[in-house]
Amino acid sequence: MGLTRSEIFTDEQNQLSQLLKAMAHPARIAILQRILISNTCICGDLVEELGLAQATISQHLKELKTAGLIQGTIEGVSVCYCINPVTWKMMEKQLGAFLSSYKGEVKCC
Amino acid sequence: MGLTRSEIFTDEQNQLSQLLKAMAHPARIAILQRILISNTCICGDLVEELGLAQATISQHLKELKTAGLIQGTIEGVSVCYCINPVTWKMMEKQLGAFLSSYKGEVKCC
DNA sequence: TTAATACATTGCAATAATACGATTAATATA
DNA sequence: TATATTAATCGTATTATTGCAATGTATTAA
Repeated sequence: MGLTRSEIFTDEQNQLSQLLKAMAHPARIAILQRILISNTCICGDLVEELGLAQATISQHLKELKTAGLIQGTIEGVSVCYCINPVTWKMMEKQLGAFLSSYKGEVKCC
Repeated sequence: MGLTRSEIFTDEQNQLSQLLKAMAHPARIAILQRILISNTCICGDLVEELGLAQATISQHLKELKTAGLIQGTIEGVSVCYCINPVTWKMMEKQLGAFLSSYKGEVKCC
């Protein structure tokens, strides 16, 4: 109780839900948007820009990284983050298929 | 502390994160998939099919309904659920724009 | 070497989410 | 009316998430 019963779902369902969960926070969406706009990378500008404590930003970055959505490399003193192309494209494909499987309203409910 | 600081994010970021959160659970993905496949509606078959308790399924349905992803109408003794076309299409558009804003790897990290 | 900078980690407190048994509410049928 | 059926709700235990101050770690600059 209180623990998601992953074992009764398919790998695909578990995987997709984890990717969604990684994105399901306004701060993490903001971080991703910032990375997407800058195209190249970013660092700790997020702390100033988002208005959250440094520890909190670092935690969100870690979650995005753990989910495989972003990757980061040390760049001197700072750390550079950017989108992980592989995971991103996979998610784009998987989510696209899921969302587009809805074929309009067929007179229901 | 322990409470998401929604006030520092944009309405769009908050809205998108809430839709994602509503989908970010394998059971709710399974429920949505089931509705998408059946196209028409469903009822409490989910309890048998998913292997979760009736109370749990009902709770997940409520979350999906609160998020606006599905809608339900009473059909005699049972309740019929189906996709909410308006929210679904809005999310499809908003998420699509978000995901496709990534323009391939530009030599980074 | 020392100090400063940039992040990551840890530890803690508050809140949210997950799951389910038990109960309730509403409708349909005998 | 009495009973079965279906689903929502309540109560509760357990686990996860969010946020931040404090601390740790590694790299750069003086």
